[in-house]
Amino acid sequence: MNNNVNSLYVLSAMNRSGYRTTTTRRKIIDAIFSLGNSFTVDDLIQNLPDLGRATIFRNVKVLKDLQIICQVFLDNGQSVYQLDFELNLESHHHHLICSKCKCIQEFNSKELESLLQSVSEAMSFEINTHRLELYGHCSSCKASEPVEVSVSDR
Amino acid sequence: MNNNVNSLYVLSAMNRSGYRTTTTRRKIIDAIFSLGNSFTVDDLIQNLPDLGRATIFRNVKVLKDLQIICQVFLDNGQSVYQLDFELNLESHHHHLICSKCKCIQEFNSKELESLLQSVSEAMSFEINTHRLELYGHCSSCKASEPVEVSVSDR
DNA sequence: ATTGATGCAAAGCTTTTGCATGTTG
DNA sequence: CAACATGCAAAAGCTTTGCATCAAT
Repeated sequence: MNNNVNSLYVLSAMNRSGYRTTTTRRKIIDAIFSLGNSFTVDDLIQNLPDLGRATIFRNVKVLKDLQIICQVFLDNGQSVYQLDFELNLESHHHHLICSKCKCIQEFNSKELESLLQSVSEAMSFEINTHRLELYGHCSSCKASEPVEVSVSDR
Repeated sequence: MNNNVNSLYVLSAMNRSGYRTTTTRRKIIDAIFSLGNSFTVDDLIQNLPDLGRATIFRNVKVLKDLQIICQVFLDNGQSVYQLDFELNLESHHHHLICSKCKCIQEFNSKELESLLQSVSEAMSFEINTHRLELYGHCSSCKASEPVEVSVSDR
């Protein structure tokens, strides 16, 4: 893996935006890369026990502001973050979120965008942004699907 | 307005699911109708100062479980609730959320659903559910739009 | 009467803030 | 050395829980 290179890239991007390059930031960014596809702030806190929580929160906020990571909301409202510059440096996109392994795939679709545009025009609504999240099972989890068991709660 | 009738309808739906009909519930449901299009738990707390917060949280949860209200996530991750049975007793739908007046319109589209289906098939992803939220300005807020001012923060 | 519902206060979580100290440029 | 970053602890929100009391069936 060339996560080292990636970390350096992120650090320099932050630097260009006026943020200093610190060991702590390096550790946080390394951790984000090592966590792979998606992560929560708590993942970072767990993986970086020697850093203060406040620092982690502050840096996650910076990374989000710089659009280096993006925030994705899970089905239950919980939010996870994801590196936003691997697949798309500039482009708008959506997420396919696996409810089982929590992996996140991205996609975008011109068709979709124009469809949304026409829907909103029909309702004379002016879209600024939108968020679309698909929840389900990714290909590998789908393959290892056990027999369905239904549990009623309450 | 026939919100009275609506409240009674909700109460009886709850009753059918085994929840007792209480004055407190009646007050909460009335408040939801009077708040109109969408509301937060805090709106309810503000509007019902004589009820305990815990009770309000518990009942919102019940209403959500019974799918009488649905939870919508705003741009910033904050969640608001909305009556889910006015426009659609059964049908899946999406939201157009006005960032200015916070009103929420609903829509659905067969085209959209089939488009999503084909996207996910292309990525061999199995969709269970999805959430789509459009943020922008509704027709009335769009009309009263002031001249644009850009403010940089940070 | 029995079981569910409520209110209060306390506890839990997650995130933010103030401030003294350490580091970077 | 000036400005920024960090760590700690405290504070701030928001939501849940335990428990005694109250109300509905």
